Amino acid sequence: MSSTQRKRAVRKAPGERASEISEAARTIALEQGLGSITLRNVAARVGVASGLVAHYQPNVEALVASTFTGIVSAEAAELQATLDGMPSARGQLAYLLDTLLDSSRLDVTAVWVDAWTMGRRNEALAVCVRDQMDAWQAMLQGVVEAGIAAGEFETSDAASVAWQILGMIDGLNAQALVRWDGVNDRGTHLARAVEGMVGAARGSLQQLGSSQG
Amino acid sequence: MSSTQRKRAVRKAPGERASEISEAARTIALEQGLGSITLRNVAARVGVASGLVAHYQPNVEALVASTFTGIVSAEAAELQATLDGMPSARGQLAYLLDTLLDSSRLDVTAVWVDAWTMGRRNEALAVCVRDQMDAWQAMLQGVVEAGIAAGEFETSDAASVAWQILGMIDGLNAQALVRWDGVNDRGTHLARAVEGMVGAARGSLQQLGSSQG
DNA sequence: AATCTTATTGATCGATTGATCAATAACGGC
DNA sequence: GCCGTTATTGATCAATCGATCAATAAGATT
Repeated sequence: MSSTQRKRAVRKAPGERASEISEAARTIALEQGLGSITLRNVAARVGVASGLVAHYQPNVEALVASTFTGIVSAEAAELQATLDGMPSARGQLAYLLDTLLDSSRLDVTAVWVDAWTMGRRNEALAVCVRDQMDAWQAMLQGVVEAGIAAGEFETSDAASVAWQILGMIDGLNAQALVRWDGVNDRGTHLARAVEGMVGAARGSLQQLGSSQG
Repeated sequence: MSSTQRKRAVRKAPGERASEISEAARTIALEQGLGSITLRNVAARVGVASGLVAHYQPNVEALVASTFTGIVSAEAAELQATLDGMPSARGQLAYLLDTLLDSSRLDVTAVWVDAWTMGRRNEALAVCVRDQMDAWQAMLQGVVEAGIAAGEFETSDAASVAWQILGMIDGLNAQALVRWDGVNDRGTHLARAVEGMVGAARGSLQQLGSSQG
């Protein structure tokens, strides 16, 4: 009787409600894409009137932009924390490639692709996309430079190589978004490609103990 | 006075009008993205009432799908024709990489990215995207296999390598869509990556006479 | 010249969107 | 217990979208 009936939502502290809205937007983005972030969608998920979402956000564009940044930067921070605990640059790079190609990351890839498209009409989002790309490139560049310093890699332009690796990962993931079959040993082929770029020996980036189909 | 006034459009043969509509949709897609293909946008470009566009198309989704296929397949056909005139697989692959990374192709890349996003909600488009990806992969696989047969390349899985190269190109181009600066010698780095994958000697895919910044 | 076919119009409908705002009610301070 | 702040509501507006269809008129056929 009252299951679909909507009562007045309990009054909460602004900070808490703002968090709920951010989290709802995040969930929607991962499940249905950034384009499904609407005032009504987010409000329904929180169990609140649409006007309240607008009350906590300057506009929808900003909510989309901050949601994108939240998803992508959190993943970067988590990955960086893992890399920090690894000794060799070779191991870091191998782990990085293996992790970023994992199929469980398809939802994040979809967010990236959405962001590329929507960024053309949402300037605030476009700025966030560029920032996050820079952050990811910086993380990769750090690994490459560490490898050069350790004598594991050999490249004249670590920055460009980092950009290339990032682009390759994005492309392969976007491809998997539409067509996940047909490609065997994604990790192996990518590892060989990166080996060629960083001047590492063939097979030196091959993850040994990881699962590979 | 009468510049913005809309007179009744001259009556044309169905085939001719259909072509005009297709071409208008194509232009809009390249200039503003697949998402800007609307009944009213296309109609305005042709100089015709919106209802006429609907009259020539089952629905907008189909127009978007066919426009995507038209743009992408035409480019593939043109590239294939050029490749057919080249003797060595090494030269074909080098030319292919160089051509597909050209910045003048940004508009086509934007169409691809749009298609990946919209394909999640437009099943007809999703089918076309998969078809075109298959076609491009087949073209690349042909080059790789020719190189293997000629003893220029060495790979156990030409199909997978073709997928990987395609994904890399897409990713690098999508990246350039948002951030075109910061990367030096895109062609050089990609060439090295591909050399690593196909087992070609370092520098053997380097385009000699081409322009590189 | 009369008639038929159909290319073309544009008003119209229902959905969906972001945004706005007066009204309401819950909570904290006094 | 009273009052003021403000979290919350939901109706509302203007845009934009795809789709539909009766009305119109241009060209072909006879």
